[in-house]
Amino acid sequence: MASMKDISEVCGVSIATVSKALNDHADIGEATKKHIREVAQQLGYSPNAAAKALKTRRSYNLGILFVDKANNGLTHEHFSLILDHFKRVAESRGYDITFISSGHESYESYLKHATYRGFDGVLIACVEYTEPQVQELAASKIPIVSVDYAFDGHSAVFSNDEQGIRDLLKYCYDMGHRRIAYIYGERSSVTEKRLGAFKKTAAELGLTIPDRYLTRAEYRKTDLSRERTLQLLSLPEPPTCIFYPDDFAVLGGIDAITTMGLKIPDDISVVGYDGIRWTRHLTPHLTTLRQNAEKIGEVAAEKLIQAIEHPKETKPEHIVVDGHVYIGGSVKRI
Amino acid sequence: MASMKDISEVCGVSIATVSKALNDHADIGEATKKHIREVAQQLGYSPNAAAKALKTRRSYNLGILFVDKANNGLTHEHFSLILDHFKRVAESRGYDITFISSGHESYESYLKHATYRGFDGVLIACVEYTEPQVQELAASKIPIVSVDYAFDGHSAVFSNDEQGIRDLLKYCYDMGHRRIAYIYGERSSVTEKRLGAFKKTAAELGLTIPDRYLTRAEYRKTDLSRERTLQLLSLPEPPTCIFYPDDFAVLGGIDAITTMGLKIPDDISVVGYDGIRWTRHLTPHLTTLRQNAEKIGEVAAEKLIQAIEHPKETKPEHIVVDGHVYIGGSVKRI
DNA sequence: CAAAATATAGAAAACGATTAAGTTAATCGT
DNA sequence: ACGATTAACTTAATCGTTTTCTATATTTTG
Repeated sequence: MASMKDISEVCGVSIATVSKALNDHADIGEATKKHIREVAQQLGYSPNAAAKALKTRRSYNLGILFVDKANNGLTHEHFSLILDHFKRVAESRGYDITFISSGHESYESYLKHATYRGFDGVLIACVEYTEPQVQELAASKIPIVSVDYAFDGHSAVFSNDEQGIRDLLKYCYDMGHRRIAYIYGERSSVTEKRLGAFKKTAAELGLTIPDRYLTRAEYRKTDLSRERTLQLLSLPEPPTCIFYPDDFAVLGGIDAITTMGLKIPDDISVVGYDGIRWTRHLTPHLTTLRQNAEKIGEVAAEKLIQAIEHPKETKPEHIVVDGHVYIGGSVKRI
Repeated sequence: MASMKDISEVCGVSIATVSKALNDHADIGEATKKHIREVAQQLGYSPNAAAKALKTRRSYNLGILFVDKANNGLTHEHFSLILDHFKRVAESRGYDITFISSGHESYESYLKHATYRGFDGVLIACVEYTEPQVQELAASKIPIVSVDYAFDGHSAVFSNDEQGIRDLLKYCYDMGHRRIAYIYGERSSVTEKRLGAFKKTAAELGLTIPDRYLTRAEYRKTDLSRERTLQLLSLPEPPTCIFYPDDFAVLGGIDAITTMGLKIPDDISVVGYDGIRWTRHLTPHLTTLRQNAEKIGEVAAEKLIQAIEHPKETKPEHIVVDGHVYIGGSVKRI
């Protein structure tokens, strides 16, 4: 409620002096500063972000573009972990976080929304990266960092899908598995990478993966993965180990497997992807690739803030964050 | 980039006229409005939220206070669902959402942060409600809606814990269970309510619950619930059915139960609380109280916006949102 | 047809902060 | 002791909008 004007009147100085005192400029006397700060405290002065942003053209607010079709929204554990750690770093550097949306009459596009709010930078994660609106946003002058997708001229943070799939596959190979199936997720750049890495690593290991072992399901859905599992297990030569799109999709597989009267890992081994927390409480614990979501979020925030605060010295980078194989008990040694 | 000034110059009208035209005021001619809108479109005009907020004292931005000690943060599925639906309603009404934090030098308190950003209203959920900082925020003049806790003079949305526990207990009773234990969560107003409802309903049903059947563990943690389960099952007269603090804590129980070589639900029945999505993919599906988190979030947003836009006609309300028993297969009929 | 009503637009003062440039008075060097 | 430096403030413009009055032109009314 109280403004700098109020303080200036009480102190008998100009508004400029108050501003400079509170911002600790060098050309205000120590005694005056002290007095002004005391009065500010006493009046319960609070700066006004709108006025400050208007004048300085810095909002100290970061936009988050974070929408997925499946409406998992904030419920998506992997992305909410990324977001959570992004938020922590941002807050520690004095930035707030606001969600970007579109569709409401006021904002006909993400970019409009972002410029309206004057975000200093934007994090893009978990969206259809090729959507025109997203591309438009990425093509603007706003500093941007994205996750798992690279936009021209902007930094991006990736989880190391190649390494993840490779390590997982090697692990299963080392456990003695030779007939390994991969139920992958719906088409996307991430899926491409994982599938490519799977094939490449299989070739390196001298495994021949029949086409029928590679089949598509969906991320975070159990219906299709259940069905695919049934199909795989009724093949004349069924796999001994099945990879799933993610931890969530594994649940569909588990369901199919138990319905068939089979046991994990004795009859069939399964591995997930992401390393969502609750998988460690399943019995047996799910063997999965634990993505370092925390680090991804942190690095994204650091890179974004760097791009905002030092635009000159900052060149777009692609940072790859490794995950690691979480060894549960869902893969049997054979 | 382009401002109203730019438009006014191109159109040869005053800035005031541009403002009024874009806001569709009645005292501007249709032809002029049309022209101004076209030029605005053409120049890629975007309004400036800071300037608007400064002048109108309305930010169209809602603060979210959402912190929990356990650092689950956004990862907490139940609360992230609430938040997600709160967000949807807010966005559909033209409001953005920004997280409130404190601790950074710039904001010594939640209230300071909120007044700094000029939030039109604040949602308080999933925090230590009795913390001085939270109380200070709630005592301010800012419109507030809270979840699962009532602040003086503000509306609050509750999930119906009494009804939830009662329905769950009745269900188990109907399934033939008489020796029912309740592992409840750490002390909090929510826990009090649930425990109270448990005892009350038990009394109504004529059940006598021995003290040893009521034991404390923690929400969202599996260690203590595992331990408590072991203790309960090694009693001379063990329960036939165990209630857990929440779905997550059930996992600890499941672990303990399987380690002891027992089977769910044949040897022991278990019920959770919350109705988190993945519990429906466990085998057997977890019987649990499905909270209507979506509705809680939506109602919270509606009430908050109502309090903001019609402060006069709005009286603080307490809205109770019912959940329902999700019947999985973890409770056996005996 | 004069007066009153209406329609349309502009001028100017905010909102609360920042900051470049200017002012005054005390201090300094030689 | 005199101009130059420096310390400590103030002035005033500005950021992009909104909004209350005014002002003028056009219609309507009696």
